[in-house]
Amino acid sequence: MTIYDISEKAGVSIATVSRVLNGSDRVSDRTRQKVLDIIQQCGYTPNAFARGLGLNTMKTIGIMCADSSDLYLAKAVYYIEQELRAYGYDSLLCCTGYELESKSASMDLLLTKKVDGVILAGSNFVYEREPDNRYIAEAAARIPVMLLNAAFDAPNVYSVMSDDCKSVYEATMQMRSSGTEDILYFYNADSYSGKRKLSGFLAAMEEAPAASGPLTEFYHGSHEDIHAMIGHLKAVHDRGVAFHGVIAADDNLALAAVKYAAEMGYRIPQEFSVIGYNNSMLAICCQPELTSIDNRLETLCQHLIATLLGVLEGKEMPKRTVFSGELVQRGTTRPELTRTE
Amino acid sequence: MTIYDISEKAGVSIATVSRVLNGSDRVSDRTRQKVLDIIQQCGYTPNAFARGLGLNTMKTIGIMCADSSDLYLAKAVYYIEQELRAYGYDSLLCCTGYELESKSASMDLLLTKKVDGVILAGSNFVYEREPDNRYIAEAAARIPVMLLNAAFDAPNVYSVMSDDCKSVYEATMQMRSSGTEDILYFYNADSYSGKRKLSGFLAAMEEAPAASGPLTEFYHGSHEDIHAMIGHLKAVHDRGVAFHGVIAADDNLALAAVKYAAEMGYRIPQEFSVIGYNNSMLAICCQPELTSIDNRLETLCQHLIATLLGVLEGKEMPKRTVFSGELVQRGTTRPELTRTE
DNA sequence: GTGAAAGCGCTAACAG
DNA sequence: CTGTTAGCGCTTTCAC
Repeated sequence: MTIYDISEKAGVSIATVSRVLNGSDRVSDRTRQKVLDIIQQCGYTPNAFARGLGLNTMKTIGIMCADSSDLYLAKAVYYIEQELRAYGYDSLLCCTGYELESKSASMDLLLTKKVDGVILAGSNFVYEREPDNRYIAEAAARIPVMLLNAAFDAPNVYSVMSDDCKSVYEATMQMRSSGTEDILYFYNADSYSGKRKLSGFLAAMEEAPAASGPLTEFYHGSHEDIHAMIGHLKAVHDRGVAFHGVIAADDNLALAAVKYAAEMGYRIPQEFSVIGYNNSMLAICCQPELTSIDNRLETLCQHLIATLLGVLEGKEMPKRTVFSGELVQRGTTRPELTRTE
Repeated sequence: MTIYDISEKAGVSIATVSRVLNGSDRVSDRTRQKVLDIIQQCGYTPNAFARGLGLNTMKTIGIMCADSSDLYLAKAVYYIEQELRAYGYDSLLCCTGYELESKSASMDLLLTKKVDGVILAGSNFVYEREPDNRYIAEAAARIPVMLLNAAFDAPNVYSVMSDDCKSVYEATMQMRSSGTEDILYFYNADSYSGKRKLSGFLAAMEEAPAASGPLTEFYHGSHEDIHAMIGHLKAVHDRGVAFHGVIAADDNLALAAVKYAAEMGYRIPQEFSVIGYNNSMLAICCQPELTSIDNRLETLCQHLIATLLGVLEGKEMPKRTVFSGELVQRGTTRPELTRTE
């Protein structure tokens, strides 16, 4: 069933059918209705490939993420997909893994498929070494590239993110002012946002610095291996490092810290405090429930799509947008001490 | 940059360029190399839309799932995407929500986009009332439809699933033989697989039935609202129903049961047992760690894709494949009592 | 308001 | 081995 069949049955030319299909107003109501009826009764749908070939777009956006089964990225993908669909765009999902090589290859694939734009969900796509980001700049030479929770300055690249640095800074300050000074920063990524979070922690620890320097630990195992994370913290403890608070770069790490504290016999939050990041479902699954930083993922995603659509329409859009996070207080932190001087 | 430009620069016809592009062996090595060089140096990529129009396929599979941010579905989507990509297929993701209306609409959308096949991830796509499944049968009239964890018998519809009934039956039997008889089955979906799980529970409770009938509770709130689930269990308790074991239809519900038990002051597993379903990350996040049924999602997904690819190649494939689940023992259940008669 | 016709870029049958 | 050519189904000028 093609546009020709319809035009024939309706006794009009294919141009007219095309016009009603595309809602042109240069068609008489009578003709339009006739064509519409035929289309309806034949159950005809235009061939998307032919349309794509002519218009040079199939209204499809590529979504790249390292691992869509990651709790946080899964949420991001979901919000992005929903938002895109609301505006008539489809989502081509591409789970790239964490290696540069495969990210670059995935990008090429998406370009080959002629998506209208590409979204890199997660800060792991931006590297420290400039040449490692070339795949982004090159893609941006052809289609707009949107970065979620990362920043990279290049033409046609747009970044939307949460102010991770400030969020962690504030979280750290609050933990300190609740009486915990020996805080361990526990993280697992030195990505763009990973670095920002760390710097927030360090900045907070430098205000009236304690005798010993700030404590930081990098965990480099699987994102889901809670046992390995607990083991890591135990090893730190066994090394003789004392800490009674953990600020974690994500809720998984934080949950591991809570389990670690429980195993060590600390009472939470009286003797041990924990703050996570992402305010994911894990925060509520945790026992006691986790205090966590909410980075307003849904808002970020909505804004990201709005920006992308603007760019696609040829509008001038902000290259970088930053939202503030919010500390959601739950059971793993104490209230701040009110100072009496 | 088109195939014409390349053919011109290489001094050959477009047919020849097309041949080297598609790896035909009816090209002399010299010509092939020359063309390849030009292609390389021009950075030419074939236009996927034109290709799609000619071949009537863009090697794309639609993945429908109610909510890709759901822990379990996210994993499924991930495995499916990885597997598809390995075979050169792209994934068009479509989060449909849980209403029939929108599922049907999403299906139409994917058909319009001319995907080569569609995968329905999750048992919620198959309804009890036959007419509600018409959207599946109609889609299957045009492209193969794959069901993950559901079954529906119609031409060109293929089902791959876990034997939920047996898994729950065995889990229930094991909990009973560990000494807990007042078991509550806690579930939140009366989908195909939901029903199968329930029937497994009921079957197990009918073997040497207890005085009071089997306990079942349907929770109809959000998948992520642990508090509401706990509240539900408390309400059951307050109603005067006594239960010291919970078998849950997913790990979220099970985790809520563990929290409920903790709040009620039961010692786990001595006085209260819990078994979850999916063996998701939550099982390890839980305190104590959750005994859970693993339904081998990765295996299911691999098999699903293998079947789909077979169908696309025109091979005869099994309409229904069933795998066995496995009970993963952790901290919320006691070992079975060894019987001494 | 409507129709004719020229692409869009590629594949594949056919001819040489 | 290589070239010619006819589609694939739709959009969009340009006439009328």
